[in-house]
Parts: sequence; C-alpha cells; structure tokens
Amino acid sequence: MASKGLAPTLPAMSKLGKAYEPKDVEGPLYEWWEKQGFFHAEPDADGQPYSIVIPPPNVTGSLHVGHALDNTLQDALIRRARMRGLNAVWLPGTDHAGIATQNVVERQLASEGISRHDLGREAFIERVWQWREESGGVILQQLRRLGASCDWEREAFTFDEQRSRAVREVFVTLHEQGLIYRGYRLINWCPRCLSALSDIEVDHIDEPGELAYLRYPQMDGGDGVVVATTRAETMLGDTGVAVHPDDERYRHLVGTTLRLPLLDRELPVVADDHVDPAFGTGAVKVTPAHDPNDYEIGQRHGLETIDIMTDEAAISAAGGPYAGLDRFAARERVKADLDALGLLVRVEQRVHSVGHCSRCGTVVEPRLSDQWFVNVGPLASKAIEAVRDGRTRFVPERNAKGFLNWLENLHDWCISRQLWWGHRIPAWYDAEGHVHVLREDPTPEDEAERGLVRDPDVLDTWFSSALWPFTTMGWPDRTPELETWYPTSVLVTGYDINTFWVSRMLMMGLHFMGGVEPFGTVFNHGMVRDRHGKKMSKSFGNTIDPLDLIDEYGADALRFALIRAATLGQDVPLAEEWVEGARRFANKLWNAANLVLLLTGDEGPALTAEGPPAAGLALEDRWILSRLEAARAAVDEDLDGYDFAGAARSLYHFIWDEYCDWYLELAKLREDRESKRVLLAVLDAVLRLLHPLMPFVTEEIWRTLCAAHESDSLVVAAWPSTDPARRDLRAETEFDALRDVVTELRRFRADHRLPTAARIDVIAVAPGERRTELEAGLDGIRRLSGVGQWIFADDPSRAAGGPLGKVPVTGADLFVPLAGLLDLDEERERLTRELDKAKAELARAEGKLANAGFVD
RNA sequence: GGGGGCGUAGCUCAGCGGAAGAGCGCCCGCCUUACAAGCGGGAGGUCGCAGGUUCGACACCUGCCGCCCCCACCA
Repeated sequence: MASKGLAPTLPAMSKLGKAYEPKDVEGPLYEWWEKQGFFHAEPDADGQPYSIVIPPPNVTGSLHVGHALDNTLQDALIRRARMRGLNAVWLPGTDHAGIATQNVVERQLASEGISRHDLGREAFIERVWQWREESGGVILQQLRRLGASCDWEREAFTFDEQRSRAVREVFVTLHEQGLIYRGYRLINWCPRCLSALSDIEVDHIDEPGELAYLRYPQMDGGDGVVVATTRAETMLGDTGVAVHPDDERYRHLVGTTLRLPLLDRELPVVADDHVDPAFGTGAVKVTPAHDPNDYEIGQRHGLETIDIMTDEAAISAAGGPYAGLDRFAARERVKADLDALGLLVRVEQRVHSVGHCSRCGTVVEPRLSDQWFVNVGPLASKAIEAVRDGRTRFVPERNAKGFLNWLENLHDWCISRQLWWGHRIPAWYDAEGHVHVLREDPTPEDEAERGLVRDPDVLDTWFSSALWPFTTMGWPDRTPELETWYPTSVLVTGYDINTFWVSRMLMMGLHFMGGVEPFGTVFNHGMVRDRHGKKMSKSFGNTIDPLDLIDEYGADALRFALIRAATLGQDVPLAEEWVEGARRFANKLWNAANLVLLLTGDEGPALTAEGPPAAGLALEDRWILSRLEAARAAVDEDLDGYDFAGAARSLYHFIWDEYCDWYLELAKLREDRESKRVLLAVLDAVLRLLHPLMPFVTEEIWRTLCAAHESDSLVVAAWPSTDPARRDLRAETEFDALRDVVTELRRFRADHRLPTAARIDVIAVAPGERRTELEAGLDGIRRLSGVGQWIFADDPSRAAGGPLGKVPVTGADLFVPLAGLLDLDEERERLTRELDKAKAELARAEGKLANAGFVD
C-alpha cells in the first residue's frame, strides 16, 4: 500500500450513534480510504497477483442499477482478495462509446438547431471532448459512492493517448496479418445514424407486416412466376428470380428471362439450392444489393447488383420513377402500382422479424457497402479452444455453451463506422485509389506528394474495448503491470455482453498476448429486474435510480440488497423494500455493536487483540464460536464459487438469528472477562467477513470497537482463516437443547396468552445428566423465557399441589403450575393435537427403521 | 428452427436424495434500558401436471402444460 503521506483525516470515533446514519459515515470514510492509498496496488508488491478490469461504463453515462450490481460484485471480490493478502488491483476506466456518445452530442446540437455537419468534423469532435470533460467524471464519482475500491491512480479511457496507440498497433498488425481487410460487402446500415453496424448491433423484433405476392411475367408475355416479399420496394433492385433446381413447377423456366414490372428490367431465372420450394411460391425474387441471401445467390449466378437506396434509405435514382420516395412510402406505392396492373396477386398479413438499430431503434437496411472487416475465423478458433480447454471457464458453466455456439457461427466483423467520434482508421488512399495502412501518420509533404487522403471512418467502439484487459496495463509497452496482473483473475459481467465484449476480448487477448487468455474465469451475473422479475426499462417506467437508493438507505443497504438477490446465474429482482430490509440489517449490526460497546466498556481493542479465549468458556461461548466457524466456512465456500447470495444469507442468519438473538441476550447476564472477549472476537470476525459486502458500516464499527490504532482499517485487515477444528458439535447439540427449552416455554406462554410481564414457574423432572445440563443453563433459560421460580422435583403434582401444564422438551418433562391462569379444556385439546402429531411422526420413523434398506 | 432458464407460502426467491425454508406481506402479543429500522409467538405450501427410478423424491429420469430469455439470412 502506498500511503500518500497524509495523516488520517478521520476523527476518532469513541462512540457509535443511536442509529446507523450512512450519510454521516460513507463520504468521510471513502475519502479517507482513497487518501490512505488502500486501493492502490503496485506490481512488485508482495502477494499472489489478483486483478480485475472494470467493464468500462460509457464516459458520459450515469450509474444505473446494472452498474451497481456489477460493480458491487467486483468490489466484493477485490476487497476479499485484498484482505486475504493478495496483490489485488481493480483497474477502472471508461469507454468512449462511439455511437452512443455521438448521438448524445448530436441531440444537444439539434436542440440548438444545428447539425454536426454545420460544425464540421474537427469542431464537432472538440465539442464531444468538451462534453466528456463535463460529464466524464460523473459515473466514476458515482462508483465511489457505491464504495467501489478501484485503483483510481490507474484510471484508463478507451480513447486516451495510451489506448489509442494500442488500437493503432492492433489495427495495423491485424492488417499486416491479413486479418483485417477492406471489402465491398453487404452490411447493416442505419439510415438515421448514417453508419454501418455489426450484426450484434442489430436487434431483431417481431412485427406485423404484409407478405405481398407479386407476379413477374415472362418477357414474351407468358404468366411467369409469382414471388413473395415483405419489402415490396426492394423489387426495384431485383436482378433475377431463383427457384430450386429440383422444383418441377419451374424447371421449364430456368434459363429464361422474366420482365420486372414497373421498371421493365430483364430478370434471368436461375436455379439455386438455397431456395426452399416449400416456402411461399417456391420462387424467390433476388435483390443482391439489399438482402444477405440474395447477395449470395447473386454472387453464385453472376447477377447484377443494383443499389436502389440513398444513405437515408430513400429510393435512389436507380429506382426510376420512385426516386426520392422514402422506403416505406415506396413500399406502399409499389404495391398499389402493381395492383393497378393486376400484378399484385394477393397480400397476407404476416409477423416477421425486423432488424432495428440497437442504438436508435431505426429499422436497419441491409446494404452493399465498402467497409473494413475483421476476418474472425482464425481468432475465433483460438477463443473456442481456450473455452473448450477450460483455460477460460464460465460461471455458471452453462453459459459456455451459448458462447461457443455463437463463436462457431461467426460472420466477419464489420468494424468501420461512418461516425466522427472514435478511433480514426489508420488508412490512406493514394491518387490511384490504393490503400495504405500506416503505423505512423504520413508527413504533410508525403501526403501532398502522393495525394494521400485519409479514410474518414472510425472504428467500432468494441474494437478498443476488446483490448481492455491488456491496454489498461500499458500494452503495447512491456510493463511490470502486464507481467504481474495479466491475465486477469476474473471478468465480472452480465451475460448480455458475452458476445459484444467477452468474445472480442478473448480473441484479441489470445492473439496479442502470446496465446494467453485475458481472464481465467468469466463470472456472469444476471440482469437487475423489478420486483416482479420484469425487465427494467424507461418505457415501462419501472427503473430505479441507485443513487436515490444510496441517498435514502445507504450504499451498504443497496449493495446488500443486490447481493442477497444475486443467486448464481439468475436475474436479480430489486425493489425498494428489499433495500429497506438491508438497511435494517445494517442498523441491527450497528446496534449489536452498541451493545457490545456497552458490555465491554472501553476495553474493546485490547480485548480484541487477545483473540478468542480458549479456556474458561461457558456453553454459549463454545456454541457461538462454533457457529462462527460454520458461518466463516460457508462464506468462504460461497464466495469461492461466486455465490454471493449464499454468503449474504449465511452472514445475515448468523448475525441476526444466532449472535444477536441468542448470544447477545445471554451475554447481558454476564460480566466475566471471557464473555467480553468472545463478544468482541465474534464481532471482529463478523465485521471482517461482512466487509466486502458492506464496507461502510463494518469499517465504522470496526474502527470504533476493534481497531488497535487510529490508522487501522478493515480495508487492509486480514481475512479470517477457517479451521474445521474450531467446530464444537457437542456444544452445538447441548446449546440447541437449551434453546429448545426456551422456545417451548415461550410458545407455552404465547399459546396461553400469558402476559409478558407475568413470571411463570417451572417444575422440572429430569434424569441426572439432563438435570445437570439444565442447571448449567438455568440463568439463561430463565432470562430468555421469563421464568420466575424453577425447581426440580420427582413428583410434580405433589410439588405443585394444583393443575399443571406440561411443556414438551427433549429429555425432560417441564410442568407449569397453572394456578387458574387458563382454561383446562382448551389445554387438553391442544395437547391432544400435539399427541396426534407425535404419533404420526413415530409411525413414520418406525416405518423407516423397519426397512432394511434404510438402516443400511 | 436451434440453445438456455424458470414454474416451491400472498409477492420475490433459496433448497436440489433422508421429517418443507428465508426476506417482505399477513395475524396475535409486547416501548422486556442495543435496536419499535426492534422483541416473542403464529397462520399460510397434495414444492406446475402425469408417469418412472429408489427403501425413500420438492430434489434424479421421461413426457406434457405454462411463462421468460438468447441465437438464426425463413424470401
């Protein structure tokens, strides 16, 4: 840890307030942590390396619940790793988010009544940088509010100088290796963003539409064929008709020529295996410039490609009389005109899948265009190997399947975007149209001499984020950071970006880092949903702002609520009440600490330092220490397996139901040194175990009660080790028996509506050993169950001299003198019910024992 | 058309081969000096349906039914 040399700025807290007030605690604590340099790591420090790179949020974005979950989980992992003495680093940063950010700024401009073109490229980019300056720090500040313990001295940005250098190097290298190429291919085009998109940036949504059947007559006037289409306007770009080679219906037409209505273009009829004879009419209109399949068919049969659309998806000059019409208007017009000619055979209503731009929702247009592509085949096969070999494993494991399936069917990745905000493609065209991909920018003289013009396009944002695991560590330089922390230990992300991001990081990491995978484990958490498991979205109006929740309930409460719901691989439902519940838990812990403080006086730190006592322990001491060990083991096991919810459950249950409800209550009766030491030892351990999940409350309490020095922090305190030998099953069994007595007596009171204040007396009949046990626990039992007089007797009736109520507990008979307190008939009824239940249980047990198989 | 997930208490979910659990909600009783952001007690489930495996199934297998995701170029 590299201290900044600043003195601790936190005041000594000798007392805890009445209730936990996150607002008073979180800000100062975080600031102190950061100043102390607790989050900073150096590659040459001691400890086994442990590293995580943050999925970089969009620079101009704001924290949403998905980020809150993702980063809470990463923080929990990093904090635990740090406490375990690993050389743990969490690398933070942001993504320049090409299209997303550009769209935001364009909207700003639009509100001022101008477009980016009015500004010009340079001024526009300047404007985006300016916007980044204004908003770029926001989300990182918000992460601090969450408690994220990132190494802020290592903050990176996908578009900063260092990362840009890496992007350039990767692009040029891949180009040299023939893995990046420029091609005239069919791509997804967004007519609103005016840019190409990769396949995964297109969302397919089922929408109702019309399947129109069009008749294309033969050139000689014969009937020709009927084809079907949902995009009638594309017929303007038709350059052929395809049928299946074995289709008897059309065999005679193959090789003949049809006439495209409206434009009177000649259309050859070709035979192609791709055509499904069973679909529609079995004849397909072929529009090579506007449909991926048709493009393939066109290629195979040498058909002409005619691009009939403008950038804005209006009909171009190639569309003859339809030129200038928007594509949807053209669709209707074409149908109407064909109808008028008697060539619109029929129209069917049909739901079909329509591609939308994932960024702006506009219907994308498949379009032929000159773009840059990554030849992903060779890269993907290495990634597939890494996953198959288990060098990179998925948690939960099942996610690997879909991931592999996707990688195996990958098309080349279109990486050029017709945007301004992003890494400029390092390619220049000379006067003859030859492409030059250059590692260094050409000099102005060179440029002038050879007539070089730079490619105007920028790279897909995901191109630079694909390099994140090694560019954050300084690549392409050979740095100590890379040496120490690459590959990263685990990647934490929602399953929704496995394709966008994880796959690309895997491919690039393996390719550029000497075949070493960028992460050993991909931990996929679920998506945050609303209380009913519905997706959160602005249009449903069911989104929750995590910052509001932090304001109201505290960061720990939000974190704990998320973690508690983060069951392995399942989606994570979140509702305000859940967060409220988590706040109560934080407060419960706070008040438990208050009580411990009260019971131990000012001796806290001194007693803690002594550790848990080994001798002179009461039963409840041995019990709680044993239960602590159980909780400790469970937490380790759960966190090792990324079962955060499991760890949260174990701690919640241990703290509330065991430590508070039983141990603290019993400790109130005692004043011996052992009990104080156990009180503190358990609290200390529990705070450590809970710290990765709830860093703020735990730190505040720990510094007050457990820390030996003002400068001590839980952030860098040691993680409790587990030791199965510390379990004391005998103590647990014995204590359970006492608890059973208390519970039964309490139930007896409640069943009979006995006033809380009223003492009840107990006459106990118990055999020797059992009697000894009960006597040992008597003080506790009486306190917790409100018993006044307790006597042991062989003949309870005589001892009481009146009606008795029997309280069933294991190994003993307890009787409560009723003294006219309750209705005897009612009591008899209640006991009959219990007897029946017991008989049924007995029968079941005997049945089992009579069964040889069971006994074996 | 493939792949996956889920159907357990009113709601959201754990459990995943040996006597049905949690949080919230609900009912009853408590200001018992750590905590009413609390304490004690309680009601409420033929664990989606039908078969099968097993001495034993909520858990394993098979088939249905119902929700929900992801992927895919059905003109």
